[in-house]
Amino acid sequence: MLKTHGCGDLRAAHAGEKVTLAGWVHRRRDHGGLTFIDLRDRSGLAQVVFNPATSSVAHAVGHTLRGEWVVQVTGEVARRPQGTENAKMPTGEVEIIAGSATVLNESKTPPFYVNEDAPVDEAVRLQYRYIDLRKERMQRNMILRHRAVKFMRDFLDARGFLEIETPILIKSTPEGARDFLVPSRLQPGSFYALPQSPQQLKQLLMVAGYERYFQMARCFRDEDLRADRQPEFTQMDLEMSFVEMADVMGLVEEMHTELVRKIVPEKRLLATPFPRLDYKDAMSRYGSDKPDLRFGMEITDITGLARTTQFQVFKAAAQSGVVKGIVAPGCAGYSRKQTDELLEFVRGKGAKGLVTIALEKIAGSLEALTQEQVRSSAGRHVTIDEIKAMAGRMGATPGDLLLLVAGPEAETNAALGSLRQMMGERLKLADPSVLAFGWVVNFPLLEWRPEENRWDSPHNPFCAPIDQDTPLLDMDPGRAMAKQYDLICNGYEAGGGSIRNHKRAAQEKILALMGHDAAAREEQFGQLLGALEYGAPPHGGIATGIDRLVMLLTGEENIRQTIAFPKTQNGADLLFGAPAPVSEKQLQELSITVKEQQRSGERPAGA
RNA sequence: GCCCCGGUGGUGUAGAGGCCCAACAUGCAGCCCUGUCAAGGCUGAGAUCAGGGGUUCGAAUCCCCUCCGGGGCGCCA
Repeated sequence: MLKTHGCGDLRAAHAGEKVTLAGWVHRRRDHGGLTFIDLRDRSGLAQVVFNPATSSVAHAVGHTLRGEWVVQVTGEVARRPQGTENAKMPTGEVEIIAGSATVLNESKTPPFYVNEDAPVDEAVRLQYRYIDLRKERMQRNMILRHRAVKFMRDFLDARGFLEIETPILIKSTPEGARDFLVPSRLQPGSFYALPQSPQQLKQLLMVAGYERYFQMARCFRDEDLRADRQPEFTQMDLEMSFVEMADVMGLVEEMHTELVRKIVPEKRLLATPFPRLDYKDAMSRYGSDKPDLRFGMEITDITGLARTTQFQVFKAAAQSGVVKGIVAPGCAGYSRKQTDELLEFVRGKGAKGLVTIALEKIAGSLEALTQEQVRSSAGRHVTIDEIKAMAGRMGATPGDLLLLVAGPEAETNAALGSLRQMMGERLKLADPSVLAFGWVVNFPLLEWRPEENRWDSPHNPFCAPIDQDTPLLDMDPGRAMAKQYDLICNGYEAGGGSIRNHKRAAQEKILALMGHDAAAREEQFGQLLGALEYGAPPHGGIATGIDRLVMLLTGEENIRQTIAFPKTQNGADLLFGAPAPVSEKQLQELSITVKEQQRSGERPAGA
């Protein structure tokens, strides 16, 4: 080893020891005579002192050092002179008196600062990811990610789970996301697909009798990216035999509770056991199937009150849809510009419009408000008494701003849900130090797709209906509830799972409702259906998103901050330059011809 | 496919039709400096203002197109 200690590990107790450190020059403070270097390695920072009186040779080397150069330093650990200790550094009580120093490698001036957490253009960061990853914040995220994953592995291992790998080259399946395809050389014209998740494989492992499986599974979905979505991502995927919903949920809840307490003790869990919401309630009260439970600001239905107003927008919506709203506490003073921004926001989320009613801050209660003390974007079409009734129903007080949306129920819920989340964060109602885990349950097993004239599964087609709803599949499939559970946290879907159909007939019935005829069922799901005929045990499981979980644990706003080598919104890897054209020879071996004008980087003629 | 925001020395910003062959901070280079820790002081180099086209006597600035990065809609069983 070229070093005896980690820079960040040195303490007063090491004083007097001769140590050898190796790392990167984080900062230099060259006084001409005395020269200080903050030396950095993964463990942290240590101050190295080059004193010409101690070693003129080492001092000469120290003088030449520049940022990000790689150096090896040997010297004695010493307590810093009285009054020069640095309380801000973990190693601030000591310093290394350099006896010798060797430059292991020089560095060009880096394209951005490693030693400060300043914003840098994302493209530059990704192009030089190996430098970006040197930053303290990124290293902290990667280390925390490792610890979280390690915790999960140990947790599951202690409970009898086996980590079993499943193939990355599998078969393309219909349904769901777009597959990434890999052409077969040995079978020209045929393709593998990368797994969207190991769903069917883990069910086959249950049929195979492994009883408790898990995997830190790479998953691939060729869909557009978002702040919390990458085309390749990692799931903690598990499956168990002979379990019911409560068994899987209890295990996962215990895992996350202990994980938070051990890995991020500075964070507070909102509630344990995790609160449970019905899907229907989540949608109507929070406008989301993954509500942020850190704050209230619930959505109130005022359709009944809106119906009797003279405001046409409300009257019309009350006929065919709903009128609902949220209360933005203390926001009555919002300017026209600010309310216009909110209008634009909800329009972007699918609402037709937004009615704002500002209740002026007065000494008295709601009842004391006069017509002059309310400002409504609906003008005087809604009377002061009607406004008071609405405000009362919504739990508003003078000084608050009512935000109302009218329209079809689903769109209205969705728009208000997004508005609630945005306002909750803007008004600092969502405490960043809190992790509000919860479960959403009682999902419908199937939902009707009128445009395709068939049923579809909101989650995955392998989910079983709850026992007493099984007969409904023959009578009224839309009313059947699923043995499905989604783990939510702070407005994100942290994971989802279900108890599966373990009998072929039950699974086929659902696939049939979803519009797959016998031939299609065999072609697309034959491997699983066949397995269910050979003693498949009752089983169920869950998968949780590791990238997102780490994002929540670290308080980051996107998952690129939790992935060592992420892709851009265009799906590009700026470091390697992927995707990229390949050689004609490679294409030939794969029996692939690329349409000339569609090669990336080239424009169609005439454009 | 669509909507929104952005692209100016290495990095982060300023700039709003002539004051700009572009300013500030930091970084970089050189010199001075023995207790600093965002060290300090002095000097200096560094930008075809993302690319292309247009409007104008005149464009970093206005318009159009393209590319790139970000946020979102659709999409994501």
